[in-house]
Amino acid sequence: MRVATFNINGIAARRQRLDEWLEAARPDIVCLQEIKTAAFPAEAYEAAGWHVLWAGEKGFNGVAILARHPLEEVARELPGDAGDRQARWLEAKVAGLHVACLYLPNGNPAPGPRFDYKLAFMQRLAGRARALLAAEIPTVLAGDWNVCPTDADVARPEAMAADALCLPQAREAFRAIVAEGWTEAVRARFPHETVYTYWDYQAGAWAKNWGLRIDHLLLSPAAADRMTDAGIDRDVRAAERASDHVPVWVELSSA
DNA sequence: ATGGTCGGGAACCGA
Repeated sequence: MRVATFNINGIAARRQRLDEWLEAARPDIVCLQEIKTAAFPAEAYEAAGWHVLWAGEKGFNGVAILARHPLEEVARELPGDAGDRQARWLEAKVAGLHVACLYLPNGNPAPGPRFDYKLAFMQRLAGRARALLAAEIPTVLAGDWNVCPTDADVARPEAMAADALCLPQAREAFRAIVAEGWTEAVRARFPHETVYTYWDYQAGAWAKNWGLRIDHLLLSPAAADRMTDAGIDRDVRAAERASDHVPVWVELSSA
């Protein structure tokens, strides 16, 4: 069972690239971020054999889960702030797995209200993650975390030191969540290699390999026990009209 | 060199 996360940066603009990747990579469950629409083409994906759960808003944010097996919706909002209307969270049960699809706030500029919102969101996420661990169900937290965990995960740490993706408070909040008992799949698979999941559109970042690792899959112990492989589909970034993120995936053996 | 380039959606904001 292959579970992937892919920030597509707009479903309207990315439809062809996404469909090509789905055909080539054949994931079983896909968590999408930044669909950037209040009208996700769920019917088209259902016609292609996918089960679809999505939450969107016009122009910004938005998340979706595509699954080859039936999806049972668990949640469309991250608990802890009833006033938060941003479409950044989905949870579903799929084929015995509990999957959360998240689009964590970017947080720039920092300091400021956007960074405060990011940290508050991470505190809410920490609480939900703790509850999911306590349930002892195989669980995957998949998404664009907008956190670069260490300086080994950024090509130009000095240039990014004051960025909300790299600031100590964001890194510490991420570390604290992982430390509760999650396995960070890509870093477990590549303990020492330099691997990125995002390259900015600006300044020729892709050509210079000025990347960041900000898309993560966190596995609960029961899910981590089943991990046989993980990877980053880096070549996706080289296509015309590519997203600035690439798909990241984990392979889990059958239960 | 405080820039650069995308997506969404129709002037700028967000990333």
